[in-house]
Amino acid sequence: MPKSRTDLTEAEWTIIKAIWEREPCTAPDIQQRLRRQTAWTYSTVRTLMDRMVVKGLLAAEKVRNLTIYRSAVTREQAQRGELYYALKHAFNGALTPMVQCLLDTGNLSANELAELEALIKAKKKAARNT
Amino acid sequence: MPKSRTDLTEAEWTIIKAIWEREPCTAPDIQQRLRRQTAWTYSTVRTLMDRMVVKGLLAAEKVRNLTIYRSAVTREQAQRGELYYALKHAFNGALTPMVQCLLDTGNLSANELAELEALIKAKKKAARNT
DNA sequence: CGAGATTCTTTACATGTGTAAAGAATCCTG
DNA sequence: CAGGATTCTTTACACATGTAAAGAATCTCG
Repeated sequence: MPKSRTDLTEAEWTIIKAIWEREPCTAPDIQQRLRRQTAWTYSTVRTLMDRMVVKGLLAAEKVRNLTIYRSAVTREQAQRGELYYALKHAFNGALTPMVQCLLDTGNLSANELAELEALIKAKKKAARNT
Repeated sequence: MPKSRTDLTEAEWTIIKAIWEREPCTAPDIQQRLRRQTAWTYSTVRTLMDRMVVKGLLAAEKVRNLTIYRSAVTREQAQRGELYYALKHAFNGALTPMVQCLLDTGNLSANELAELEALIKAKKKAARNT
């Protein structure tokens, strides 16, 4: 069960994705890794990360003069949060229209469609055994 | 094809949904309609709406001392925007995992599942005739 | 026409978000 | 130990967002 309203800004997504890739880590560390993508300075990255700690998105721990960070929400939680947001606001909580929009939007390959079909089949089976 | 990055904040969603329900309309009008939901004052509603005009989310037209508003993006465009945001940030653009998360998240009824299946079937057929 | 009602305009302020400079602290290595 | 390298802390600033008060303009009805 998801617990909390996990809502990330664009910058926060960038940061936390880098962290998920390899954690724990430090701020200079993340700054390095994002250098290409974002050109953010250390200060920027650090500020973002500290704010994310306050929000409970990251956890920080101090070791000597190093601050070690790790994620405090899983990718799944964050994804769910984003999805809920869209679901709630854009679709008034209605799942089917949301999936419909998704289907209309993306250019799905036959493969992907098959995959989705399989997902639904699986879900149906799971539901039956409840 | 969708045109622009249409991204609405929470307050903006509230406003535009009210507008879609009945437009064109005025700011006092919307304020009235939202009174129950939000308790926003006229000033608040008006400010929000004017900012939305600047962003191109609404269109305003002046008639005497009345300002008439109407939506400048369709519900579909806005929905797509929201979905893209989630898709891009939370799922790195990968549709299938997104749908998967959706399925895991919502408590879909058998009916809804069937509906989704039908959607996909339709989509497959459409794809075939392309 | 005049006065209450309606609507608009201007201005404001707190908090959030993106971005970062400057200087302080600490570390490591010769 | 000293000095360059690394990391941290403090402070800042512009723009976005949520929220609204106060006063000006306009309208409408008796």
